[in-house]
Amino acid sequence: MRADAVRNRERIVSAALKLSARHGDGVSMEDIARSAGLGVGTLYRHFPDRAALLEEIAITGLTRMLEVGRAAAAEDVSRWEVLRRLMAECIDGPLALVRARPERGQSAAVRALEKQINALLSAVISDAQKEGSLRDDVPAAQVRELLSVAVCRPGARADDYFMLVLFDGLKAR
Amino acid sequence: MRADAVRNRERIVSAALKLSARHGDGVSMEDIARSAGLGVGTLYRHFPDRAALLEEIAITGLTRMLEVGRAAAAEDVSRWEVLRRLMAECIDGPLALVRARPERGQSAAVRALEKQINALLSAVISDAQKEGSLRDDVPAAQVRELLSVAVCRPGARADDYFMLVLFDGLKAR
Amino acid sequence: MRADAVRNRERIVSAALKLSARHGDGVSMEDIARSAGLGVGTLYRHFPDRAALLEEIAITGLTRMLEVGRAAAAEDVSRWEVLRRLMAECIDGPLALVRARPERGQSAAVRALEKQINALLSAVISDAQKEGSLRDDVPAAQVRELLSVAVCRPGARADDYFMLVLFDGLKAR
Amino acid sequence: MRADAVRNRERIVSAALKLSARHGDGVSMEDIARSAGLGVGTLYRHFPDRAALLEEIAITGLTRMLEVGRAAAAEDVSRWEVLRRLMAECIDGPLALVRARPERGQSAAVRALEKQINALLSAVISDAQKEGSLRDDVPAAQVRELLSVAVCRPGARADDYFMLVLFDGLKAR
DNA sequence: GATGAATGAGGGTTCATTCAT
DNA sequence: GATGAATGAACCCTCATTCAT
Repeated sequence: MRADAVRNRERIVSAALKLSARHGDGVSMEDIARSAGLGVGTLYRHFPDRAALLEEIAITGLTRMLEVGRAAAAEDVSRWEVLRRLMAECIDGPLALVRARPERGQSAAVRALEKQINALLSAVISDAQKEGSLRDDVPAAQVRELLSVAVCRPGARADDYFMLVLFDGLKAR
Repeated sequence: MRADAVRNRERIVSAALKLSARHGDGVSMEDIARSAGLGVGTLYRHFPDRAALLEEIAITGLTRMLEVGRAAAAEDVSRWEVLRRLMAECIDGPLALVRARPERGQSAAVRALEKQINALLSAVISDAQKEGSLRDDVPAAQVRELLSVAVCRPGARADDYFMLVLFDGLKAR
Repeated sequence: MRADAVRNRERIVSAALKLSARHGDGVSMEDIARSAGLGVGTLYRHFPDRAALLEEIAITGLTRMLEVGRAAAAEDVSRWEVLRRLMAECIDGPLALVRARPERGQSAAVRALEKQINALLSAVISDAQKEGSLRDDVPAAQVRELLSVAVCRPGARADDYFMLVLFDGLKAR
Repeated sequence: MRADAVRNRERIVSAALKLSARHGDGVSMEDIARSAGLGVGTLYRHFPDRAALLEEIAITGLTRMLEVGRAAAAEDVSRWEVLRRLMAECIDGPLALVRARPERGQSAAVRALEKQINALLSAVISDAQKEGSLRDDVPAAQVRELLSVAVCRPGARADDYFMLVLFDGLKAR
């Protein structure tokens, strides 16, 4: 792949991220192209259609999340600590990209990534319950959903009051 | 206003609520009109444009919320209890209507309602902190935001695990 | 249906006929609309998409052809004469509309009409062969194809030299 | 011209012929280039634009037709026979290439070739009428047009029923 | 000279809004 | 006042053509 093509692809993804973060998923291809300093045709050379571009954004963010999550899970600390770091790093990192994206009817690739992320999270959660740090009167799946909300709310930051209150509420008594 | 005009207006709002709840904000004016059993022209006689109709929905929901909130606040129970009831009743009641609606660039009317709701909530929150039931290391404004997230997440229910954990996290130690 | 809507529908069909006759099937919806003195939206109110409009043209022409054909076949003259009249009337009449239209992938309605026309023609042809006026060393299906070419060539007229030579070639010896 | 340039040019023409025969005139430049195993850029080095490439195809076919026609006309047989051979060889040969190609707005080169072909044909036709084999109640120009239709219809073959009937119709009484 | 990435006008289609009936 | 037909700007996408690599 040619150097300029690579650069343009990155510009497109980055413009799409910025605009869809700012104005929602309804951004027009025209606008994305203009914001990337390119013609529409170039967008379509890199992504067969609108859905493919949106998917790319999701995949980029989710892949990065999975890496961050696995790195956190591999550390030699309590599972409670893993959960905190994982949330913190995702919020400030890759999730900034995909936050609040509607998850409907997405591709197999995206669904597969989400499955892996869910599996990882479920493991950490139930281990944390076993070690006695995380309250166990809330099913693991519910904890996952709840963290997902925490992490996806607009303007989320790892050290804001929401996270403070939530983690206090999650501590085992 | 003639009786049939009133009835038509209600039909429109109710159709708009139903459709936008089911299919998101992207519903077409045509569809709303058809679902209300009217022509588009009639719809436009009642609402000058799409934004006005969407605003009406928001106003309907928010007004109802304010009423519910004031009723709860007037009861003779602890402020902690007021907070719980208020959340519960809003979630299962009027908020079902406006949940997750994009809040951008809204009208003065909507902003005024939100201001009143915020004022009410702020009062209840700081009273609850004074009575010693609500933790006071979180600023009232932050508690408000946090409750707002709790209440607006898709699929929220008053008695789900999210609310359980959140209120546990909010209790004063 | 409102009077003006009917008039506009006719304008559209007539503009589409004129333009697609002149410039081939590639005419743009925009051009058709402009030529009809209407906006594109109006086209789409009357015909769900391009294919539907093109189909309408075909159906209009073919239906008319079938009527003409049946009228000719019902007359009390030799089958040879029927064949001549049928060709003549179609060429100067409805076929002027659909001439040279590509017949690929068309709708069930169009295919049904074509089937009926073919059936009618096949009957007349084989009867003409039985009565001894039409040469019978050419299979009926071939005669049909050959008449179809004769009739669809651009600029065809019922009394031109092509028809003269062709019918002389078709006479039984 | 370098050897590889010649080879590339031929590849392009041949790919264009194959694709436009198979999928009609709507083939994209990209597809032609790919089918020729070249980049679009190379295609545009050889032909300034789409029209030039299409013209090349026409010229290739018409030139070949003229050669075939002249060869037939030079043979020492009756002019009737010449006419038959000429048609037969063109149909099964070069005309397969240009059949049904839209003849509008074509270049001087193409028009010149068509003129020469017409002249040749006119001569053969009027000679055949003089020798008494071809009916002479049809003007030469009309015979030419009629043969042109015969020869250009889609799916034409030199020995099909259409040709049989047509030549029977053209015989002098 | 070859390549294929970039361009942007143009085509089909939708839908908020206006206006004749 | 109600209706729904008409409008046209805006959207997604394609493809002939140009130009940097």
